Amino acid sequence: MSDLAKYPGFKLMSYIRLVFTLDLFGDKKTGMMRNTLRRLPLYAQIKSVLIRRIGEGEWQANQALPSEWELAAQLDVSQGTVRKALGELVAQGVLYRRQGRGTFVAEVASDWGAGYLVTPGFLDEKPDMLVLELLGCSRGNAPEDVAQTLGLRRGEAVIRVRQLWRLRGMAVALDDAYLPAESFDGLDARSIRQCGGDVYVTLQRRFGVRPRVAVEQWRAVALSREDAAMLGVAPDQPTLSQLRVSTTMEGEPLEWRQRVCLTDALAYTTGRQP
Amino acid sequence: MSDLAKYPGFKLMSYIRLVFTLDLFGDKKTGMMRNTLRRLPLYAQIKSVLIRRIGEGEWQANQALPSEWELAAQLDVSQGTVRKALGELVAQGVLYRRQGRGTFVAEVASDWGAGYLVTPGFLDEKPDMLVLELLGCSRGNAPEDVAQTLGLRRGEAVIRVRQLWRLRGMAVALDDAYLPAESFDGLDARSIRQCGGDVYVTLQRRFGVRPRVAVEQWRAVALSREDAAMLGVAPDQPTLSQLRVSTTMEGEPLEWRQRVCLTDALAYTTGRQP
DNA sequence: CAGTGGTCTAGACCACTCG
DNA sequence: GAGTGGTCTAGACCACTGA
Repeated sequence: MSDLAKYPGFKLMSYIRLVFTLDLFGDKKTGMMRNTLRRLPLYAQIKSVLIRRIGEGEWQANQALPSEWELAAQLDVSQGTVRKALGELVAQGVLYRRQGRGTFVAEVASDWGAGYLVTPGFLDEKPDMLVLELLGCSRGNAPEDVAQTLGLRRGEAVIRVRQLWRLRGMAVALDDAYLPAESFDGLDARSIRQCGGDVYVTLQRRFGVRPRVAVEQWRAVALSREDAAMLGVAPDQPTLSQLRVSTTMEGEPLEWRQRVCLTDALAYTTGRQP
Repeated sequence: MSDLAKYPGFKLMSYIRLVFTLDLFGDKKTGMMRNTLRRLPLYAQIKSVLIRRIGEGEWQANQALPSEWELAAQLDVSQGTVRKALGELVAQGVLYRRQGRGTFVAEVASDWGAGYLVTPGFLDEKPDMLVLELLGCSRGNAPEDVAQTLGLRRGEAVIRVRQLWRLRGMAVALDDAYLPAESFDGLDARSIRQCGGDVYVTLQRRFGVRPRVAVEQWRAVALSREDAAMLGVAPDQPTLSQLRVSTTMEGEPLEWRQRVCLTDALAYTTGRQP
């Protein structure tokens, strides 16, 4: 127990325990909370600590975390409490577990997000790989609706990213994403390109942030002339339009993203992963 | 303990315990499974029993289940195991819990499913109520793709339900649903109309089945002439098309449903419930 | 105040994986 | 065989609800 300090994250944890558990709020051994002020349950505190340590790069994607018992000893809680925290992180897609092997950090989701493109009406089809192409990354001022959604002042600086998705060589979707410039200073075309053109991967690697899709809106629209030209189709073609807002794991707005997707020969499928 | 038999579902449970736990597979007290044949974990068996008892109408919507300790005594397992089963049923939307009050049966989802219709770009808008109108219910033969998805033989008997959704009086969506006729013998226009025109509510009340959305496919299409006439719009209008397949809680295909939804002034929103 | 769900602990044993 | 996650039990105490 005396070598706790050698573990990264110990300081944070001991701070939390000191302030929120031992001194002010109660005695973890019995679960007592002597104060009427709320504190986060232990397992929720552990979730935060693990998310932070993952963000700091302590464990890379597909690397194993310490075992439940090891973590319990590090954090000075019972194995059952660690288990509950890990279980919620698995449910959130941050971790995955393999019986007999260990608990691993999940790959960060790509910009594509959940869902896949298959032939309409076919539900068990294995989807083809999407290829991502970064069209551009620029700084600008937040449009009205973007600013409101991201909680920015009107016209505040944002980073705008444009991307094109190809399936078997054909352009199938066009993305237009906005992020608050203040929070992501080094986010530019070069850094995104180093991460395969993928913003979410870049956010994870460079800023330790794991985006999380909060809301999606679906509409059928007629393509704008520019978008139609970019996708190489007639401008009157009915097109699937998706608006997505992503947040941090803690729920702060992170990204506003508009996608148009050609669905004359494809269907955007959500739910069961094949 | 001796009055276990007065509880509905006892027979099933004792059968399960007899066959799967005590005699063949091990000793629940220690969690041992002496046989290499798999058995379901206790908490999963309890989930099945509870789903069945809910389906049989033992507890109606918004009624409280017995307490965790009461259920544990009934089923002869520990409170923690009951808790795990209840927790998963909450996650699946079958139950909800209120601290200090109890565990309650959730309302069965309506045919509309998840998601709501709001003004495009507005994410926190309170959605207006949708009004459902049953257009018709008829028997017929399964179209090729429906039969394949529902696991029926080609041309096997199906029940077809047509519904119209209105928002502030305006027709906004049109549904076309197919269910296997063999499984739902009394399902007709009259019985559906008794349940407000809602198929899922009817399935719950009359057949004890709680549908569960398994997959959704999204496309933008041009409306067919008939659908356009039904919705009162021009036939070339871009329209959101949704294909949905629902299953039972156990995963057997239940329903194939095609929906067209007008999204020129509305957006189909999924994710965060307001 | 009694009853309910929510959290936390401790200990046991199982099934699975890998060297 | 050692180490991992998965299941199950038992017991304690908390926060919340409603009579």
